[in-house]
Amino acid sequence: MSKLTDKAKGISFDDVDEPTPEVPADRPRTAIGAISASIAMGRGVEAENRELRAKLEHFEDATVVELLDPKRIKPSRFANRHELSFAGADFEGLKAEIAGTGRNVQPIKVRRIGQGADGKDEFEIAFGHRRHRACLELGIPVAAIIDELSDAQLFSEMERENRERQDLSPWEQGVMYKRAIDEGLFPSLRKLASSIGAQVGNVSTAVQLASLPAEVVNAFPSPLSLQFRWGSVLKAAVDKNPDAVAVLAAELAAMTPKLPAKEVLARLTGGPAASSRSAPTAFKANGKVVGNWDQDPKGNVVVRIKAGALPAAKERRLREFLEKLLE
DNA sequence: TCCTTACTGATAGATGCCTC
DNA sequence: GAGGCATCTATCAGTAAGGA
Repeated sequence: MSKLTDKAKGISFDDVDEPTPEVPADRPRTAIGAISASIAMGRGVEAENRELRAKLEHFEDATVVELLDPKRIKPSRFANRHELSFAGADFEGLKAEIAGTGRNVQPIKVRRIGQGADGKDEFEIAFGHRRHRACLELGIPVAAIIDELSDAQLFSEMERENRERQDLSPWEQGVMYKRAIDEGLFPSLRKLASSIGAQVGNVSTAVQLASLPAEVVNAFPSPLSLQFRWGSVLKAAVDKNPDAVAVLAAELAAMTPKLPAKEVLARLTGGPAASSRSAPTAFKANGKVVGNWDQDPKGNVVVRIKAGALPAAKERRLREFLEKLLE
């Protein structure tokens, strides 16, 4: 059955691919019939138009992914990624994944910021800095969604995407929040928190972490190792004695290799250093290890003696000795 | 009144210890 | 060595207190 005849009869178009018979059985045989068929065909075209319009409406809000030259895309000025986020096994894994598939499967989001000297469009990243950097280093086009975004929208998109991935360090979050406040994107932490759907207390803590003096941050092996709850204790230490902390931080920053993050925290805040705890000391009897002497995190001395190594009589003598010793 | 900070409790994940 | 359990740690949500 032909498409034309179908439309003339106003019935389903499902079989449009069916081969057209050479002589349609229901072709109009009179002028009146031909006119009627023509009117009916018109209605069929209208129906088709309606259908196409409906399909277009369906795609109206859909996002279109384009392949862009990564060199024409710039990092966001609110970019929160520390340079160390673009190094290491995780980033190499991402690069390998993108290289394997030939493109970034999950597109990045950008906004158009103008045109370069050559008249070609240039873009700013809303989110997907690591995917962009990977494509840039691999020399392949980056799949991107282009959207028209205001500064606040760009910031919110970037923040939301990062938070959903939960791979942004507390310090990086703090830097991002602080920059948004400093740039005047949001009038207050409260407004920022409500805009991105975060708790104001948590935003405040992150900003506190990012507001630490640079020398304090540099004392750590990496800013990424800073933890949320360290912000308040480090700030208290800096407020209490800024000069002494700055000098100490500079000394710690100059160490190679740098001390572990927890050790740096302990040194800067005057807390108990992790490394100050002694390693367990083994007890030997007749050349065999029969127990050890240790210290728990609270500083309690713990003496362990293997079962069977201390007969009841000797255990009693040991208790008496310790009681006398500690009097 | 609004904003920031500090504190508390809940939850999830990590780690260590014990038993088999 | 594996599995179960307890403890510790980090984060987040909610809220109260203090300051401008």
